[in-house]
Amino acid sequence: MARPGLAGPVLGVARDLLGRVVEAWSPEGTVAVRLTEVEAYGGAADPASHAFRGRTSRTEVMFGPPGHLYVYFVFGMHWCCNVVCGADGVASAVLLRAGAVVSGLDLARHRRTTARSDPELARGPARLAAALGLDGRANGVDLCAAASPVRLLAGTPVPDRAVEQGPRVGVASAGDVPWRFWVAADPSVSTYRLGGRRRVSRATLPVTTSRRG
DNA sequence: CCATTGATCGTCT
DNA sequence: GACGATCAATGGT
Repeated sequence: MARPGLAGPVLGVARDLLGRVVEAWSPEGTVAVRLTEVEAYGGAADPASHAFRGRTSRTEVMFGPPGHLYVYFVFGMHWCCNVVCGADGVASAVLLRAGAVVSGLDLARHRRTTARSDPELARGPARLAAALGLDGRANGVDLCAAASPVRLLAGTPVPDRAVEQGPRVGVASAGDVPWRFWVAADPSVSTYRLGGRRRVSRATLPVTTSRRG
């Protein structure tokens, strides 16, 4: 089966995931999210990647074929989702950081009762996973199979002029690498906590700077 | 608006 | 035994 745009280098895959739609089915209903913020991990030698220290049971999916979902557990309470990309045997993935709910709004609101506005429903990787109803059970799911409970749809491409790029959020190492991509001025993008625990100097902030137009 | 902190557990050392 | 690819609540400016 074809895996459009998922087998190449991780940076290109990440950028092109913006505007695409992740649709998750469950007995409760279906929620779909249009991706507005992503981060690339892995590739050549990325110390921030879970796969950096080699193959373990957790990172097994990252080493597998592209187009599958890598779901991991963080901070004792949250789940986060990645799209595995690159060739089989190359461990790279794109973290899904934020999106706009485009279908199943009522169900997403039900799952995210603390959200004060709709753009907040999937603003942040753990929130996005929660809005879609995804947890460890979705780890390894094939996103390109018609019968999968989680699928990656074509969506609408985002033109270059609307894409901004900057450092990844919350990574302890390689925090200066601009491998985070987001849709400019989109309210669902998690603009807070830029740089995470470590302070990031202003010089390394967005490569394209047009936050306020 | 911004900064700080507690919650809570799988994974790896 | 330490540490997170985080979130939400709290309190300050």
